[in-house]
Amino acid sequence: MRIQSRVLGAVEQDLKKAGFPPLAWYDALLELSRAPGGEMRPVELEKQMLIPQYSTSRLIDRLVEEGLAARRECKMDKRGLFVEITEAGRDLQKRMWSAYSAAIERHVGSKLSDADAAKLCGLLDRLGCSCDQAAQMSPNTAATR
Amino acid sequence: MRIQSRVLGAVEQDLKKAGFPPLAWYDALLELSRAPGGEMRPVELEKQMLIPQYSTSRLIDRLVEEGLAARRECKMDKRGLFVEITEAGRDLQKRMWSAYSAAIERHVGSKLSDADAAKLCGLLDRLGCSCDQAAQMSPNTAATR
DNA sequence: GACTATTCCATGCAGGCGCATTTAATCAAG
DNA sequence: CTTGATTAAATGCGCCTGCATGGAATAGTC
Repeated sequence: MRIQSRVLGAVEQDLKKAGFPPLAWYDALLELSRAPGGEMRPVELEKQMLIPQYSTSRLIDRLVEEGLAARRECKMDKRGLFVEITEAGRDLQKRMWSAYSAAIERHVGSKLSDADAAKLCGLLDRLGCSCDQAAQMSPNTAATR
Repeated sequence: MRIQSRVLGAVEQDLKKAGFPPLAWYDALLELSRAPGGEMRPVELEKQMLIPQYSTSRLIDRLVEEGLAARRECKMDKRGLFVEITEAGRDLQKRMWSAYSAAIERHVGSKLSDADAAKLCGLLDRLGCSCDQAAQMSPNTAATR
């Protein structure tokens, strides 16, 4: 817990000092930029990022507010919508990656050999294994399933 | 990051379902209960728990509000004060431990042998090593040193 | 076709955090 | 003793989160 908090904090600080928004924005922009057509449903995004539903909704709010993404109507299912990344969004994602990758290298890569990193992954994966799947999702969604 | 979030989330959920307050309260109560006389200065608590200064101040607020701790005057240094754990505080700490230890065993202990746990610790420690010390502290404190 | 259940997304509210600043006491010089 | 710097703790403000709920569209049932 201690180490995770330190490393994540350090990386976020690096990004902030470089004048970039929080990591969550990067994660979302990356997912969107990889999606076919640069657009996806909020539900998809939610599943990819493992964050609760309302959190997705508000993250999209902020991205739209900054002109990094746009909400588009979904004709197949009028409850839903599409989120589409804009050019500005793609651009920011790329620029953030340079700072982000440097931070990762600085705070993680440079401290562990590839073999050690693999060992670490292996050990951590065992912890995640049978963690009941509902627990890390939206409590909302989890409760109703 | 993913695993840490899951495991911590699962443990916190277990505590919450058992009707207990957040983990941070337990950490604070444990520190206090171990301190000589059951009391310590906020600054000490801050260092032990690796959380920022204002966060300590507010955590103490909540503990006091619930009657788990009390603020006592500090005669040597009138800027400061002592936080003293109450009987109710000691009691809660003990009751929480039963739920907390069970959660740890369930989500961590049962999934890793002692040897594996030791390996994991070793690998993680290397990540925390030369992480610049100021970064994980209060930005306030960090900036002025 | 009417009714209920379910899914998708948004939002009001309360609480917590980070940041900056404030207040008050101590320390360090001259 | 006075002045300025430093340290301890608290707090106002804005943002983010979690929880619960709301409204709108769809799917399933008889």
